[in-house]
Amino acid sequence: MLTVQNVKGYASKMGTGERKERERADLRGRILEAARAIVFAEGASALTMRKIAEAVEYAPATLYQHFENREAIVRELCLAGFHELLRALAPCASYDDPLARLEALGIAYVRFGLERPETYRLMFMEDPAITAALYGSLAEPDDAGEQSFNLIAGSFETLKARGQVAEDADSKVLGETFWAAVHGIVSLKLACPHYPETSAEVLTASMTRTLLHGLT
Amino acid sequence: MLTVQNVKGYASKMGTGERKERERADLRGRILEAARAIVFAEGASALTMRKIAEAVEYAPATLYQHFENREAIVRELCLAGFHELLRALAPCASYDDPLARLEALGIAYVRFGLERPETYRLMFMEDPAITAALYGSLAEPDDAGEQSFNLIAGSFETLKARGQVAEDADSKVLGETFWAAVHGIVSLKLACPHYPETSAEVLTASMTRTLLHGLT
DNA sequence: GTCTATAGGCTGATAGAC
DNA sequence: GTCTATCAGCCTATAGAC
Repeated sequence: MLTVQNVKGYASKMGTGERKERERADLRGRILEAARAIVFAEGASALTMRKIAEAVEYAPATLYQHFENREAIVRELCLAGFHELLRALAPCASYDDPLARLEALGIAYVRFGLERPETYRLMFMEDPAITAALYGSLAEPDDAGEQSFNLIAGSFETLKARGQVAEDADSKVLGETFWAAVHGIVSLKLACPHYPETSAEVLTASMTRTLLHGLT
Repeated sequence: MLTVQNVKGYASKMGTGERKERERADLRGRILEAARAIVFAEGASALTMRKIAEAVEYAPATLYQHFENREAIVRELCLAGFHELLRALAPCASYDDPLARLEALGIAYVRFGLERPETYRLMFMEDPAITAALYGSLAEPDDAGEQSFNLIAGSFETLKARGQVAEDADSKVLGETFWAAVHGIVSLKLACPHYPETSAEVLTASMTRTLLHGLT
């Protein structure tokens, strides 16, 4: 990894260069944090460069020194969201029983979506262009989204290995079915105020139990 | 129902009044049709009063004679969407077997969503305020949304009556679970370009069969 | 690096002439 | 009823001074 000093070719005053780089990274971080707060509080459509600039107490033009444009900021927020999702789901891996693990994954997934509604919207309910750019740009070696999905699909794989589900079942199809099911609960709850009268908790229990019972 | 003539109190020239009313309703209909076309082609966020006005070849200000504001137009489109949904689902009622009926309902639902992506977004994936206003204003006697849901919940009711599902099961909870499941498929497909690699058809089959098998 | 200032758009909605 | 003209506001992004 190249540092600023290496690139610029004058490594004599290392300390100063490092401080400047740190300050630069710091502002970048603060911009992202402010953006996250705005999205959380007012929704993705309310995220404007002006508002972010006001929050970090810099002029709007300064933001363009740290991010190419507004979309680049949204992309980073989305990426961070996938890491948060993975963190929310990871503890479920401790369940040995794949059925119990899947039930826990469903509960954790729905909770994540309802606790961070605007982040969730950004990741899974907004303009396709956002996630398209995300998946297009990075060929993602550490893709948190894929790892999250693998927690689910892997559980189905285990079920298969234990003979608790038909041998010719496709774990990916089952995983995507499960994902779509819990996503349906979250997205209905986020987008429609009264519609599903049943609480998210009851719906999730009903969904995971029925689906999982249907498999075995 | 009062007519324009009655209200204004000069019913002597009935013919003229009726013609004017017809023309008025006609423009109103053309505004809605143009709005629908724009939403279909460019998405809900691209729906602006100026664009609608241009499409119907009237000045933007004229639209305000027929609709209170932009939101009122969106609300009507949404309402029409629910009627379309009901039309898409209604043929499934002809299946006598409730399991076959539910499977058909799932397929029809997903197809509706994928065939009218922008209408679907408007109805189920956009600002909660839209559907809130919809459900808030009309205490809906002929609510197409409710009728659509009843096709699903009613099938679970039939299942129960035939003893094919636990007697203490709640048809409303089961119906909402089923709805959330198929909604999950549609909304993932509409919002995420690559994500569910499995086709909507296969996902729908996997979802409905697993869910329904889990019940019986 | 950060600023001010601004270009060049877009938006919903309304006043007042005809 | 329909128009023109416009208000009042928002937006992204950039040029150029410091």
